[in-house]
Amino acid sequence: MPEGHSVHRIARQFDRNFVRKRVGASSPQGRFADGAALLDGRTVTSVRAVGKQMFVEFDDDLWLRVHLGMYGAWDFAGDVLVDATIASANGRMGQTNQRGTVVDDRVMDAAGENSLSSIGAPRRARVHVRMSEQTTGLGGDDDAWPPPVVGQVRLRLLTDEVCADLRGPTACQLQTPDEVAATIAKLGPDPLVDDPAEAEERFVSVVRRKPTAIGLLLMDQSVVSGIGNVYRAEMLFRARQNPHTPGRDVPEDVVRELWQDWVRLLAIGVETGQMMTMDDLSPEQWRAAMAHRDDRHWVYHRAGLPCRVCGTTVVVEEAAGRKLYWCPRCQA
DNA sequence: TCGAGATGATGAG
DNA sequence: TCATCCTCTCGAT
Repeated sequence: MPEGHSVHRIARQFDRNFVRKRVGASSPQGRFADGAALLDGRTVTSVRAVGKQMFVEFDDDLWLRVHLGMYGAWDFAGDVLVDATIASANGRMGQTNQRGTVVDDRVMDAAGENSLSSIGAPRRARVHVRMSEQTTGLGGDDDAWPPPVVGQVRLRLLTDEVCADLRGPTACQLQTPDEVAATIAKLGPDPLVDDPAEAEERFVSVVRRKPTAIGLLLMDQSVVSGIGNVYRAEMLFRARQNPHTPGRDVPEDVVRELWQDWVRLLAIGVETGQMMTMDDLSPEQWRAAMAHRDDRHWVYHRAGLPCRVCGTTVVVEEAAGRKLYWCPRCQA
């Protein structure tokens, strides 16, 4: 279920915890046994995220491509080095290189009871694993290392300190550098990867050529990378744009506005780990939004509820097999 | 205990 | 357009 922001955050986690480390690789579930055997004992040399895909480079030009799809998630456990921006976004930890934990994409109190860190599809922390002495003082004989395997783990990557478990990905495969390049070449621009000005022009020119509805184009990863169903609905509402308008009929300034909004929302998403799409929330509203997933959005997941702006009932319809939420009045 | 549903993508027809 | 794959959570029973 993760959209682009999650994948960039996962890449950061990998960058901090796995790059330049020799890893043990296994496939407890068995479905990636051959691939894991090839990765086992190699050193991670780099990580990059493009849209919803993540590429991990190992020595000898071997790459791992992972796409989480709707259900996939990475669970980090152990003595996890947390990105400073991830930590400070939550306000509980502020130093760089701090070790702590992330649960359901939120930084938990370092002395929290669970040290499972999950980014991707929402997950509840399920197991207790080793925690570092400096964060808990609880390190003892009870802490199993490596952590026990729970559920269907496609791929486990393990260093002396950190364990990353991959579950339910749509894609998990090894690639050559040429294959990685070919995969990336098929993807539309990603604001965090491509040159900003060029990326905007590329997006605008593609959208304004297409007869396809703008609501579908935003979900097309060859048009723009990283947008999923939540951001799609929210961006169209923020632009007061009817999702059914063909791309070529959407005024150029609106198309540019959509791109610039995506740049903003992606940056917020990567920093906070939340798909926060409502501007100017009061501290009280912010807390409510954090507590209740459905309070975070203008229209997403609000079918049958009154539009926050005009009071008209928000509608939901199927568009290319996905649910599309929008306000028929604001987005007329 | 069961089944629906979920922030995706792909391949066949 | 439809079926299929992937895994887990939550609400209904």
